[in-house]
Amino acid sequence: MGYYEIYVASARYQKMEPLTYASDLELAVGDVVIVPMGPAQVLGFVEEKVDKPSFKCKPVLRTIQDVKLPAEARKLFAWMQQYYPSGSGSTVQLFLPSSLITKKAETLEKVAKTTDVNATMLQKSKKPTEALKLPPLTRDQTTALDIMSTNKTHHFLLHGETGSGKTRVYIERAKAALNANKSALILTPEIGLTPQLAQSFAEQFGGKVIIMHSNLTAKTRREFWLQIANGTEPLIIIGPRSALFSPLKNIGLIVVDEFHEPAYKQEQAPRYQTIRAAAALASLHKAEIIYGSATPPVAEYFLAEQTSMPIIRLEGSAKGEPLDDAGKVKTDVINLADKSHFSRHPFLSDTLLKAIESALTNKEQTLVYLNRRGTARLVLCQNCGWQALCPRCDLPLTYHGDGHHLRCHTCGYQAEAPLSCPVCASTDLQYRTMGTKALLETLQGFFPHARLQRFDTDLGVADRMDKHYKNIRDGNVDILVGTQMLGKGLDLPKLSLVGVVAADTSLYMPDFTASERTYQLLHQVFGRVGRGHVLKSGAGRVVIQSYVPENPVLQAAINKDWGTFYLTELLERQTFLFPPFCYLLKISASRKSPESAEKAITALHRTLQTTKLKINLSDPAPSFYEHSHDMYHWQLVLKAKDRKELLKALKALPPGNWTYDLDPANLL
DNA sequence: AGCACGCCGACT
DNA sequence: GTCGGCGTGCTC
Repeated sequence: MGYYEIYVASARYQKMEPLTYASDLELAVGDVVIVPMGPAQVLGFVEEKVDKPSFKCKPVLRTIQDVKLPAEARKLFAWMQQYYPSGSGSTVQLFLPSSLITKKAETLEKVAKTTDVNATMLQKSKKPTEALKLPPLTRDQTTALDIMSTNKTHHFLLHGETGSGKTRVYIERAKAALNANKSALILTPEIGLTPQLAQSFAEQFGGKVIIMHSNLTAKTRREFWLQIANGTEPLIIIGPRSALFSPLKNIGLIVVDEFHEPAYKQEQAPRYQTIRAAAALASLHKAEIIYGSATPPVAEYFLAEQTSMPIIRLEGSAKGEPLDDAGKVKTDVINLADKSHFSRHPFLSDTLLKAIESALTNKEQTLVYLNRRGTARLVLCQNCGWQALCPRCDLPLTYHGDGHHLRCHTCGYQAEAPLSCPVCASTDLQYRTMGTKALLETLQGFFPHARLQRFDTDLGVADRMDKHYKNIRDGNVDILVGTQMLGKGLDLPKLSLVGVVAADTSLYMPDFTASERTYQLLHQVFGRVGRGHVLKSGAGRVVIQSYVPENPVLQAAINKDWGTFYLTELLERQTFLFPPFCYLLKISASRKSPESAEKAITALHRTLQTTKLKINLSDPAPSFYEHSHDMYHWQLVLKAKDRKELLKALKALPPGNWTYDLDPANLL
């Protein structure tokens, strides 16, 4: 009888250390097994053979035959454990998909049938022999590829517009990896929204491509996993962040496309950031890594500059013409505080309504962009646009009706809510941003004959998205109404008008990333019109409504002046101490009652105050979403120049039911 | 998931 | 003091 330390794949298992099981069969490091844990049977992998322990062990039930978790994947697991500490059970789940468990015992035959797998996954794509001929490289692409193939470093930031030809650069680098007999891992935020990327790769590489997405059946998922684990030929894997944890052995290239996308942050334990984990994996494999985006995150761009990472700009479109043909897109900014622009509706300006009318007349499409997250309880002067801000963080304060006070949920600052505007003395203060839900019906009321289609995250699943996309592209929808996801890489030839109902809702989110997110979203939304399609009306048009039309973030987005936005935002982050000038750790307590959540976080606050850590500790504050999932949430925010101090803080946490996020994507 | 433990409020 | 409910911790 042998004893083995095994890391189990179960979110229920919260400790860092492996569990010990007994086995009659001799097991090897990396073997994938099924073991009992409490009432359940879970997957696990063998970490180490050990001596018989003093406690009683349960037996290993069986092994998943003929596969191992490769050494590189186990190294990535170890890296994850120390960089994003979390219960090991949830981290193991990333590496061992539950689809590996089948009722029937494994057979060799199944594992060997990999050619069939290729057939099913590439139903529609062309075989490599009839691969589409690629157009000649643009000058920018040639320059980029020259730098990548000759530079001593192996990481690159590819800063280029949608349509500027980033995909082609990825394809050429993937070819180079294949030529070196290595695999390529292409990460995309949400594969359903970027079918073009997957399609381009499939056309070029045919049967070598494995496309992963959330709608795969358990069977296909399992077959892919086994194929990757057992494969000897290099592969090209295209997938979301979870594809990082595939059992790939010999990686030559990792691409993180649209690396600013929030989908790259996993919001459940182990709450990792794909950019960091991908960099760690690339380093383990000595692989090249490319981060691509038109709107790189400020913190990442700064880091790239600091580490002399080559930053490669792709300026023109892939077809050669300049992308920024300002004459093609007419932009109006409407001041929401100026009531003379709103004679027909309080939130739909005369300009926007007129523009929709003319788009309908021309049989062109309109996209009306709402931001559903705009439910912040802010204090906003309806007369002059003044807003209550935190003096310490420069972020909007949120209003708490019970007690009529204002609070910064990032640092805990509190103040009395004003009864009149301190700037213009108007008593016309609004304690909530505009309701957006009714806007769809309102629009239908204004345009009874138009075909409206609502788009939101409920519809966001890839399969349904595809169906709707075709419908929209074919021109069966006149007015599209939706949220964030409408900004994604959709190419809509008949779209001539984009209306942003309230640019401020995302700008005024009480979070340090609000400006950046606003810039990114507006940039994407503006990119929907004037993409070089010939429109009957001759020009694309954008109408933006805002309480602060002169806001530098809005102005930079309108002028596509990323450089100015970057410098302004970087200075703001430096002044109020946010990344990249510090590391963040958010610790929260979720309880059944607000009182017990506050009590728990206050107790934690006191404990952390007694430590000698070099951290900046916020006051206890309710989380922005203080009541969700039938729980109440309070939080603390820790800032540190040295990330190690935050890791120490995590180690020093007293026992208790905490959730925490190291390097959080936001502090909401 | 499902059971054990312990904290706290309500009652004798 | 003691009972019991509920929130929280644990699973080799």
